[in-house]
Amino acid sequence: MLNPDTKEAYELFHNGILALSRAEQQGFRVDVDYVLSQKKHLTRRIGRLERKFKDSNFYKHWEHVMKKADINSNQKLGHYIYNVKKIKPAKLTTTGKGSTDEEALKQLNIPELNDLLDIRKLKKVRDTYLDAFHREQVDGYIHPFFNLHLVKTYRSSSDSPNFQNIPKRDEEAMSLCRRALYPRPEHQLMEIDYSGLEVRIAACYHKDPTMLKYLNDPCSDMHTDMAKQIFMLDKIDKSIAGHDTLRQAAKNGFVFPEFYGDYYKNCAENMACNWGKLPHGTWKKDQGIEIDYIDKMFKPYYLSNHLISKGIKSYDAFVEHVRVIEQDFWGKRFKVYAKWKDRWWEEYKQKGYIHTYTGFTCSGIMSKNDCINYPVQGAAFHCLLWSLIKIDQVIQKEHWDTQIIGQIHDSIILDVNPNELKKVWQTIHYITCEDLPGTWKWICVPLEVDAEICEVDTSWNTKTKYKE
DNA sequence: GGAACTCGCCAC
DNA sequence: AAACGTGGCGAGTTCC
Repeated sequence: MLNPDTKEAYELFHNGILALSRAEQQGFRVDVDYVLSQKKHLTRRIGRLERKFKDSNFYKHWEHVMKKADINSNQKLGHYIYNVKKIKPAKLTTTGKGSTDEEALKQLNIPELNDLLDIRKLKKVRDTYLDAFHREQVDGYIHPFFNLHLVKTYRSSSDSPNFQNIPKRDEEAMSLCRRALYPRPEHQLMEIDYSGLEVRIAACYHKDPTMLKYLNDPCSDMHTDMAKQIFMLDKIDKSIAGHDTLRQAAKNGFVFPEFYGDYYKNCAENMACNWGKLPHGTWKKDQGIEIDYIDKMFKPYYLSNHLISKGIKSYDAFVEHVRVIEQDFWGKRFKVYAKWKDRWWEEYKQKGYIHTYTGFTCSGIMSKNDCINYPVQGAAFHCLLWSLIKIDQVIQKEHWDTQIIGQIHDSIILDVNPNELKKVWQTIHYITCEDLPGTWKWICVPLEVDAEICEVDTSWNTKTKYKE
């Protein structure tokens, strides 16, 4: 089912897997002593938390009513909460049972369950990441595999261990895991990522003029514009305390989900929950992001107060507000993009397959969302893969000491010799932002990369922005 | 005792 | 009318 359709596509994957195999061979250095001692430390912490949880009234009731309680079984927990105690689940799983994930448990407002969530988080770090680093390391290096034959969008995957899902957002989990990973002695880790790659590649397909304008004008920013509209603010700049949070809220709560095919009800619910800090379906004053204008600096001023003052007086009113914004988003702002989505879907329904710009075919049973997402996701990754191959060729040809050690869909991770840093950056910047768009003529938007770097001999949890 | 499943959760 | 895309992996559970 996974087949390259053209010679170019075949060669991309052929050369890609060879370049990736060199990254696999190189490997990522692991501090085994740290891993072993941190695992022990986490086990003690988890033990303390488990004793505390088992001492709680919630657990004692659970044990009493069910005769046996099991701290590790979400299934038993769900059965006790939803079937025995008859609490109405805030959320269901795909098979229709009451969910026991973090979001669902938080809705229950049972403080003892927060300990359970802490236990889960620490176990994830210990059992998924640190355990795998220890299990998979050979002479102090892990050698994650990168596959090109498993993903239906023609992206890559990684395993043994998976290099592509090491914690990053949660500060504590990030630090606990990434403190285990080092460059070779006297080297430094560097990560170079394409910014907004999927959005840019999508634009190459639909060529929406509004989107092209956003991408060509460095002063404009669609996420800030959407934040203004969603949160009903005249401006979002440094005068508003939460300006970056508001932008993030619009980006992750509305813009990206909409691009992936989500719709206004989910977006509104998630935004109220995540950024309004409100339980599902509720709406009240003094909640959410502090937006704190300068003229009100002595009194915290919250997002929900602001929206209420603008006439959004209930949860339902907020949902309706987001519905209207969605209508404007696809009907006016990005209407050419919307038309492309319809055309693309019609084409699939007629032919039974679609092509990526990079010469691959997506066929089989696909939903409308699949049709729209697959060619974007695949071609975006292929930009990264093409760049990685080119960089690897230079490394081989010029006998650099610097090596590629991995790839995460739109970024490349290198183990850099400090003496080569400048040429590494210049070469990669040229290949990614000039050579690639010069070679693949369908790329009709500018491409940009950002870089982050760690000091020499420091672990992967200490990245800072790289400046030339 | 292993295969296949569900669920939760990490990344892009 | 329908309603978030792609993976890997650990633990628990069920089935054979």
